[in-house]
Amino acid sequence: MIARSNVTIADVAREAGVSTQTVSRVLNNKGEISPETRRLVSDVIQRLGYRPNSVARSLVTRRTLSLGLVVPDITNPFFPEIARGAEDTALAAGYSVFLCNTTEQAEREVAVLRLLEEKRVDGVVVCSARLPDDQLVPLLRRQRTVVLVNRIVAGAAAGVVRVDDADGTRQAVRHLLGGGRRRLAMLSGPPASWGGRERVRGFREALQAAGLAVDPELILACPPYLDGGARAARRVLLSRRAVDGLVCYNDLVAIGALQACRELGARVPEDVAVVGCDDILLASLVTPPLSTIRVSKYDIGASAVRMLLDRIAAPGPEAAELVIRPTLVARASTPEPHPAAGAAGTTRPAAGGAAARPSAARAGCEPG
Amino acid sequence: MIARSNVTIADVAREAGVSTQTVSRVLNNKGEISPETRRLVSDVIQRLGYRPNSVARSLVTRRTLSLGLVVPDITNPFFPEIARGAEDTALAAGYSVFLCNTTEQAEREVAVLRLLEEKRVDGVVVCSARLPDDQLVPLLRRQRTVVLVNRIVAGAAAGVVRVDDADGTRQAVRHLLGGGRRRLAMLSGPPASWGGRERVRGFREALQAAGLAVDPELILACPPYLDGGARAARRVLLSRRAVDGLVCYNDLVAIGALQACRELGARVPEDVAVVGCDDILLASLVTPPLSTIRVSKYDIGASAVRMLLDRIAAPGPEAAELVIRPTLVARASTPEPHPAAGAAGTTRPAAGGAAARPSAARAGCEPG
DNA sequence: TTTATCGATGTTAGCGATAACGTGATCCTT
DNA sequence: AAGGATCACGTTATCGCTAACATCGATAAA
Repeated sequence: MIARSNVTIADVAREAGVSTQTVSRVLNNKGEISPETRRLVSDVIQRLGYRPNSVARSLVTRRTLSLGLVVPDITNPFFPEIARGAEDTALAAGYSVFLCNTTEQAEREVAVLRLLEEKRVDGVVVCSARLPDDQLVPLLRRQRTVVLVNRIVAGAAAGVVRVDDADGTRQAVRHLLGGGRRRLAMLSGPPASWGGRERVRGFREALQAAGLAVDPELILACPPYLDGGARAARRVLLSRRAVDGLVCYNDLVAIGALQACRELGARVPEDVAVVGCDDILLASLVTPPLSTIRVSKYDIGASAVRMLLDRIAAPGPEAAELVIRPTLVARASTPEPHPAAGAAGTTRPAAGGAAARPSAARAGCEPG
Repeated sequence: MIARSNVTIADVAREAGVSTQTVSRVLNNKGEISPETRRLVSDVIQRLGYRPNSVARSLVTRRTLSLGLVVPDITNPFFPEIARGAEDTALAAGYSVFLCNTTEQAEREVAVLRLLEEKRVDGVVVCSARLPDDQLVPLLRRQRTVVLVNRIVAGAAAGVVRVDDADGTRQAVRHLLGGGRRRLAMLSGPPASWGGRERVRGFREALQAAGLAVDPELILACPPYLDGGARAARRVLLSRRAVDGLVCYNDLVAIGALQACRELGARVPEDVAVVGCDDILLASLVTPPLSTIRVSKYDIGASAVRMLLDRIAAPGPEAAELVIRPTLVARASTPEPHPAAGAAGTTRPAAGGAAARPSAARAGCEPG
């Protein structure tokens, strides 16, 4: 017969005939305790079904062993793996993670950061913050520790884990140019996205490096979902401008674009080549399989939390930046590059790449 | 210049020249306060940048305004929408949500439930618990409030939100039989999954109702991922038994099966029809688009939290069960049913069904 | 023996909030 | 005008735990 949960440390102490302090010491393996006492106390704890109240503990230790993870939208396939990497790493260190969706709304981004502050979490990982700097920085300053994912702000004293999106997009553009494409458009995602702006920068730079003009009308913002991509792609395809390649903010947008192409009778990749970004599971499974910029999302989450824990442990250096370099994965939605134009670093996997994590759903073989 | 966060209610009280109790009353809009005092205190709070410490508050109120959400694996596309529905509902009521992945490991399921207990969350939503009853029940009894998703246990005093999986599978089987199939196999997912067992039950019942024999060799357990589905499907297809229809534990398994079929040269749906379950985004986008049993995952999460909050507010009735009835969505992976055999309730959408939620990534039009 | 050392425990004082009750004013009642 | 509401606060006592210091017997060093 297991007792209910209202047991306190005082009950245990009374029952064991020792002070609460002694019980506390057994609990936390702190200080010197005689083996007999330890066993005695442990037995009583077991018998009463005592579980320490971490609320009370947090009040005095000033540490909650909780973290916040702020994402725009967990239903966006980019984020679940990040969350998983974050939670695995946190749990291994004894931390729990609050998951907060901002749903791409500034107001809710503010709300959850405030909530996490009141909850006194030991640190926060903020992914793809959409708030402008002047609103974001004050909120971040109030947090105990912060790691930003795919966002840089000045003066926030935050760690940063970011994907080199500009580089990724440059790779994509070079790949398309290498395949003979000359009229590229970009579906650039939410204007408030820092990563989106980086990708636009990479897009521009790569075009200019190749001596090509950048047509601002061919850079279209869109919501980071299927619909957004489909809509934006339709606009591009229906405009007078002939376009033979689409570089997309993420894979969802790219797959939306794929749908728009099919709708409008544009063959992929013959008429229009399409490149996505992130390499979500979906990318390898659609028809045609989507070329994309791959990055290990699990690692992003895991590294971010690891950095956060480091900063919690040693609030020393203000700066810390981890840059993750993405790689292009060429699939059927883009043409083979001309043998001459060597697209360095490009992989064309026989079967989906090996996942970093054991139980991960593998991309598997690509249905063609 | 905004102050740092170490401001306590006592600081505010001192600065405003009132008691901490008065400040507390302003904070919580409780009791009678004169307008002047309220404004005075509010100003000081503003000026000092005071945020109440919810750890201290929780200690005395015995409520943390936190919930736990336990899922097998957030990277499984079935769960992000549930999490989103749960978080939206929780946040609207002022609650935060701890996300916990059990990674299909009993040991970790135990660990996170213990952690949540120590954190003194006000309630827990447990999705697809894999622990056997005798281990699960004691852990649940220790939680303040529990809602189980897709799992039933005796004597746990928990609310239940569940999908009528048996019915869903019956629909799937009837649909396949209506399409003229006679040799059906089932890839039934993890043996520890309650939903999986329900689906097997539905499978058996529907076959028996049609006067067909159930071949136990054609019911294969498998991990709930692409790989698992592919592997199990290969086993079935390579066995001597001729099979013309596959009913799958979930869409990932079904898509894995699709890959196996392609590999082995079995045409879908001509040679083998395939039905998935859950209607994840992926399902409508693969080739051929996957017929599946649809259920609103967002609603599952939202309802579960709503039920949890109800039970927290009124710990009255021991029992509460919400059954969500799924519907078959027929796509190209299954043959049209014969006009005679009316498969009631079946939808064959022109374009993906309307999502319940505004910003949701729509299934969109089916390429094919 | 005396004293210092140390190991094993107990005592006291909060952590930052709210619950519950107490206390003067003020304002009606009758 | 005395008694009783009502209002607008203030006081006190926890909530369950741990930090920091105090204690106390036993062993080792002088």
